Amino acid sequence: MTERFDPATADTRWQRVWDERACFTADDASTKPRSYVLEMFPYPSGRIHIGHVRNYTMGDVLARYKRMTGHEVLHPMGWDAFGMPAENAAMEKGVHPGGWTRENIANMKAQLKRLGFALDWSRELATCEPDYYGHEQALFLDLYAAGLVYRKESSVNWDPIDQTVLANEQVIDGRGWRSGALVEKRKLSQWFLKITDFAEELLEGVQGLEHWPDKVKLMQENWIGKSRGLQFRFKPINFFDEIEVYSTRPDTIFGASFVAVAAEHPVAQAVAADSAEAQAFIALCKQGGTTAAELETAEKLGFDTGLKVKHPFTGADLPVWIANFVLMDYGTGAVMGVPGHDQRDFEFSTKYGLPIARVVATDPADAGAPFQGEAEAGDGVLVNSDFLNGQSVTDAKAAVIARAESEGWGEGKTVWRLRDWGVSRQRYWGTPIPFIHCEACGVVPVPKDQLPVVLPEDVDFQTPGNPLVRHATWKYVDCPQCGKPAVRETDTLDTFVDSSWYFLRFASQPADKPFDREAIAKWLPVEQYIGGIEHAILHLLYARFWTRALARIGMIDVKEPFASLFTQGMVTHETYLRIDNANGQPVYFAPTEIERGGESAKLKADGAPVEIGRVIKMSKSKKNVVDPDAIVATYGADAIRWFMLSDSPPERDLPWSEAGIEGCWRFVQRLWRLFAQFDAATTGEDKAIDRKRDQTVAAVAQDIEALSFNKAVARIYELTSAVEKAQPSASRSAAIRTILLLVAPMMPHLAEEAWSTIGDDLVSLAAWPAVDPALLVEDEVTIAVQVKGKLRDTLTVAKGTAKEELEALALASDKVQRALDGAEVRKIIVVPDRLVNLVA
RNA sequence: GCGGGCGUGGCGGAAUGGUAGACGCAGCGGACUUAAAAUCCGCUUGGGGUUCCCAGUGCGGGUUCGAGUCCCGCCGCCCGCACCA
Repeated sequence: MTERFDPATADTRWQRVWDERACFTADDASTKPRSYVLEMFPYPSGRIHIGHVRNYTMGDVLARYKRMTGHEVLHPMGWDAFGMPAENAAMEKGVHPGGWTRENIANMKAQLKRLGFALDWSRELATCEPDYYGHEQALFLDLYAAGLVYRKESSVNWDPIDQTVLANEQVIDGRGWRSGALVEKRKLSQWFLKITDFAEELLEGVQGLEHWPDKVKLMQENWIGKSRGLQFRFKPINFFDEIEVYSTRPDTIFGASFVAVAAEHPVAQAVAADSAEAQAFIALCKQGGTTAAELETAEKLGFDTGLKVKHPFTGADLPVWIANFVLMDYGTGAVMGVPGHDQRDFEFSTKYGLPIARVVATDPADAGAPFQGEAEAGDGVLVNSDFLNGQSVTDAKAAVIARAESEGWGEGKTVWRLRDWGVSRQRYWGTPIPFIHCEACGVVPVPKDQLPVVLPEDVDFQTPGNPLVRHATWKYVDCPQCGKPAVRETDTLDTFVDSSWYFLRFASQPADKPFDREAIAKWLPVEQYIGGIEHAILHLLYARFWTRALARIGMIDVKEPFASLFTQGMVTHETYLRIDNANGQPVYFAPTEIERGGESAKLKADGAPVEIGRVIKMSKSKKNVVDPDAIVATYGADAIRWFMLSDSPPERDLPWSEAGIEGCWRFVQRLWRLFAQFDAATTGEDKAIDRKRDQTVAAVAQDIEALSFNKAVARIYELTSAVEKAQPSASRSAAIRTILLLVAPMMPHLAEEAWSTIGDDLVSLAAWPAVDPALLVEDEVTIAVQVKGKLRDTLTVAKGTAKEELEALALASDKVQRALDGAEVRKIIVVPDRLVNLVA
């Protein structure tokens, strides 16, 4: 073996061998236990970033480990290739979105190959190709046939200058990102998927996701948001229509001091018909964007219509307001305002001088207690509420619902926060929605034999808006039903649709249908899915929905796509900056422009110091990005892979550092030197090393299966140090060989290179080392001896030493006697093999 | 605003309610070397009267023989909020 490991030659050599021997191609016909390991596929932005490297390294270690433990592994890769950045590139650089995307894919694929990932490239797919999105169109038509697709009006962000629809991220401080115009809400007829039909199923299904993080399950449950409440009608006093409201807190009905309706509500519209002021207020509500965060942080505004309704119990007059915080989409578009126990209502009432009453108190004696500047939404006992007084919130809810139902003015109702999924996008670079609009026949699905509806290539991006709409020929077709001239739908599908079934297409890729049912039965569900926490709700919920929808219409037999989910943290980096003297703004520098000392940093260009800023998520604007390619070129793939796994727990953020990658590089070389010391001919036994080796193998296996790579890494460091210090023996050589196998999933190139002199064939195809269970058990344990809960001494005893003996040994300790200082021992707590606690 | 999460040495972190700081990074000291790099050895939470003692896991309370871990209330940071992916 050479003196140093040289990744520049070894990396490519082994990558070629793996390719040529198709080591990582999944065999559909295999009889081995199967394991489908999947990382969220990337958007082809042009370059792999460190976050991708982290994501794919984790999946790769698991995939390689699974292969070593006898599994047939499916570990595929593809491209989430539709989306806005391609259109932005087209507008900025004049390139075609398709050309730009495909070039990016080629570059990023080469980058992934340089990292040595054990991927089955034979199943590669890109969602922007007709052989993918054509099948998606077919599935969309199937869902349509099953009644799960419909059209309705819905609000979008409208840029009145560019005359175009804006994505939420294109709205900055209420203005269009390019034009700077104040954004308005505008109604458009759009396509929707009936995800709400699955609300109950999706909610119940969460319970069965045993291997999902609790936090993600909780977020999904809250997002679906099942709530039981009262839907009821307020009788009008000085007008004719009843107002139907929905409340999740009917218990607080005696605290109602007003009724508020959404700007789009029929009552609001009726009032506006002969009130210019009301019209102006409704127009005001149309200003601004459509996001929930924007709506909820906006100042609470209202308009008193002058209408009054009658309180169902007290008979009191309640004023009817139009309010900007009431949503037409949720419940009935009208609410009863209970300022004492709802924060929005509280702010609203404070602003407009409406009464604020207390109807819930922690203690009945506090019925007259004032509010401390905010609403009290918590639990308690009903007060000032007639027949409800003294009841708990839960009981009072039931009581009010029962009364309303028996008196016939309302009924208990389950309402979901989850809304149907709007999939229409007024954009070019996405899957065309396969429908045709005919004046005579209405909305007509494109016949399946005419799929795919292919995106035209000859489009221009000189003007804002969707180029499909202004394309000279593309949208003009004959109606499939009546044959008369008609037009194609020009909306394309949300890219979340593309990512809602790609994991099914990986199992098999027939040309004539989206997937093969048997292949899905074999491979799905994905055994381990890995991706960012930012996808905790939307992508994962949509993928779950899509899978259930396909199961419901009888196309597949699996209901939940991902058996285990892991959400990894971001990769962060220090920032380097100077404050610009002229305008006081920070000027950022890239890590490559910096020379980093122990606690300081200076700019290479002028040698003067720069400030080391906060460690934050890598972003172009802060220039704190590092290029994986440059790291691979300097240190090789294994060092960067090792860095991704070391130190930080995978679910937390990982701070990148030059020093850290240097340390990984040194460890690569340290292992190389250790592997060179392997000698099959050595003899002699070293029990301590044998034990340490087997304990490490067992622990590392456990850690990898739990994706606790940082712990596995620490174990490997410990074993390495122990083996380095040990005298030559057969045990030591066996341990060296074991270390090689343990690091093989993490540093596959180094492992292959060393294995080529130590082992047979390829280490990528080798078996995980076996352990002797007898060696895993320690025969001696260290016991903590505490006095009043404070550590005073430790005892080393045989494992399983009896309670009485431990007590005696503890009392015999000088240190314990000194700590007791003559005090009488009142109680002794003994945890066998753990500790003795003397309570004085 | 709403929902979710996180907070432990100079830094990343470890710790089934049971010896806080494993392991790594940085730093300091030493060995080797003409010298440097590489490598190896040692030290490294703070304070003190340094074989020992005290304090200590964001802040304030609580439960427990015992709390980094469980409960309540704060503070700070991060993620998501339905057209970014």
